[in-house]
Amino acid sequence: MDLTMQHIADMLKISKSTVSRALSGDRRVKPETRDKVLRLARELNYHPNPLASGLARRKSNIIGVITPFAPRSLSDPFYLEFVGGIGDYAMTRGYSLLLSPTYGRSAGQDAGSTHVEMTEVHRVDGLILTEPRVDDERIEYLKANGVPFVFLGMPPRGEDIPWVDGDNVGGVRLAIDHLVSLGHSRIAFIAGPPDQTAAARRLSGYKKSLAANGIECDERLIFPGDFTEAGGYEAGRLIAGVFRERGITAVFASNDVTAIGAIRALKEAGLRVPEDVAVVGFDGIHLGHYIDPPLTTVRQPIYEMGRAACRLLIDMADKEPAGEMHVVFPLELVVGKSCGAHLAAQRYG
Amino acid sequence: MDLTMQHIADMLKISKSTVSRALSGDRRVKPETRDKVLRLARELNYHPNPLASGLARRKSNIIGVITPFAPRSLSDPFYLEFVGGIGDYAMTRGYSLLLSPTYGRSAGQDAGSTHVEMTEVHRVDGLILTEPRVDDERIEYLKANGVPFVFLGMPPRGEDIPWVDGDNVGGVRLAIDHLVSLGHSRIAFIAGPPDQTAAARRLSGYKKSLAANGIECDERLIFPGDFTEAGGYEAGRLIAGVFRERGITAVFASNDVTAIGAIRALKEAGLRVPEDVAVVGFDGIHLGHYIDPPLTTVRQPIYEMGRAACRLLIDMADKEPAGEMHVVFPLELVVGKSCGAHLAAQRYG
DNA sequence: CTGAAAGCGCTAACAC
DNA sequence: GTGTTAGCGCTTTCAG
Repeated sequence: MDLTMQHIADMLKISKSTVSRALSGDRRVKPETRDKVLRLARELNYHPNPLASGLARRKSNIIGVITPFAPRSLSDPFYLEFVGGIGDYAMTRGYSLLLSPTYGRSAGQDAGSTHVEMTEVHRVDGLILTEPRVDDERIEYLKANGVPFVFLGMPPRGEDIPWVDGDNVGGVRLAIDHLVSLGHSRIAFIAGPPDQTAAARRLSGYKKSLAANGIECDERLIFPGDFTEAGGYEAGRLIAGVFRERGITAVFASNDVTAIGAIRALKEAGLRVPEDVAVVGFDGIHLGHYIDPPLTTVRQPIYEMGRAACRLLIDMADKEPAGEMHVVFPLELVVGKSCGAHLAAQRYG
Repeated sequence: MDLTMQHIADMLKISKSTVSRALSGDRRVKPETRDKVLRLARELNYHPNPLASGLARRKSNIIGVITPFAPRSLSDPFYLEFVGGIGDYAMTRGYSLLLSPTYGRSAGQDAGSTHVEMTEVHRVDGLILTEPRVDDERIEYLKANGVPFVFLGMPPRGEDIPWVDGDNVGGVRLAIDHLVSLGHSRIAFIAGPPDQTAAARRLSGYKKSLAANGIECDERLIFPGDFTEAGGYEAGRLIAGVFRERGITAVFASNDVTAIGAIRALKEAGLRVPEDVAVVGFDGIHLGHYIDPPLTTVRQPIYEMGRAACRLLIDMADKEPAGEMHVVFPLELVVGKSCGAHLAAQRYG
């Protein structure tokens, strides 16, 4: 544990600097000496002290990840998978992860300031942020302080801001087209929090998809939600209440946990899913497979999105030649049973 | 960002050392100067550089958390909640978290050596380990290297090893007693991986509970599992196959994801849960509420266990007066619908 | 109670 | 190519 670079240098009768260079892959060192150093280091199982190196280079090799506070937090499986992707990739580039606290603070208290704490006290080399808000003040702060950052989700006016995102509009289109192809035209929509760009974009995808299918949008079929199970349950109850009156035959929920809550409410109200009402979600979390009926949803490649966000960020932090600043992932319809496609197949098959 | 201790010292016309002492709460500094320093630091929003401080103190203020590789990994909601508890507590004591990669490596490759990497390259100040194995070689290594560590789950010969755990035997007892009180006596058991101590202990709890209820243990009612949903599904199929022949009326699964898999298989085989067969799980993960029927289970206070493990570890790392080395959490039966208690209540109520 | 000085282990000019 | 020399920003003896 207290083997230092100096020891390696002494044993090889060369200077510390050369060892440092060899270890960091500096092109200037003679291949011969480089090999000697590498061999000895490996033999002695030597690893440079990241604190010392960080201090000298003004770099912590830590990246911060800010997930939402309550109500939606790390307990949404979506973020779990996302963070997994980030962490795995970070590790391969020699970075480690600092996560924001999850349950510890409540929504109001101190929220908003996590990014400040991470940059000022923990000195992270970069930040991955989620849920860009319509007027996200964090962007100003980070830009002003020169902290590299990447968003999960395209922020408003996001041209000069790096982000990764799923193709929300296209994804919703897949879902709506599918429902239409099953004969539905009275499709309710459960929205997400209106100040979140992903929610806004899914709503706009809904409207566009209806239009593309020649269906008129009935605003009374749009119900509020907040991306949580509880919110979905609430919306489900509302929908159950006006189900007949408004002629609803299908529900599209803006994310999977919302869909799960809605299904629970619909079933409690005595409606059968999918026989009486079809339901489709969005995200493709694992949990969707286990519920009854298994959820039909639009799958986002969440793990890959985490990797991509992390790659973008580390490229910026390491000042690698910048590639594209934005990555859009194509989405995919996953047909379970909640949409009733299997019933239709039976009938026609 | 490049405000240093020296600046504070200069502004106050005192020495760097005094500032350092004041900030770290050294008793020797005069309350007056201490207040001056604290006030100025707060006003300037100064935070000591953790890298520099770590370098000088030979301390990273990072703790490592090692969760299992595939098949059971961070995607088990159990670990998510556990890590949340650790992280939140760590933050309050000024530590941050380094997580082990989740999907990146497969089970065999490089497994086992994460603890080495974390101590030798990342220089963590301590480690939280999960799933102690019956002959856990990691213990030797960590002891030999003087790295503080805490286990989630009581390791074999765990007297001198710090750990936190749920009361596995007592927890299983709650479940079995409950099933017996509902009239069951032919209760199948789906085990966990035999080399994991938690699995072993739950099995022994099963046997003891049967004995305590005067029921003879039929080894043919014990089915293998591996703490995963897939393993539970497999076991569920086996059980469905011999259901009548062996007179099974209830199933106890060694954890919740196993129970969820088993329920899926039982339903597919045309059995009704809980009417034909009651099912009880173990852990109390959130997911259990959402499945159909909602799972009856033994709840472990997972988040609290994470906090406790972290507290133990940081006390060791900071050389605080050692309190108890072992924390056992009482467990609690959560009655959902998968055990059929609501049906019994209806009948008798 | 406070200050001076010597590191902690590594990196990065700057020489040669 | 390699060595020398200063630091990076903080902690911690050791004096006083």
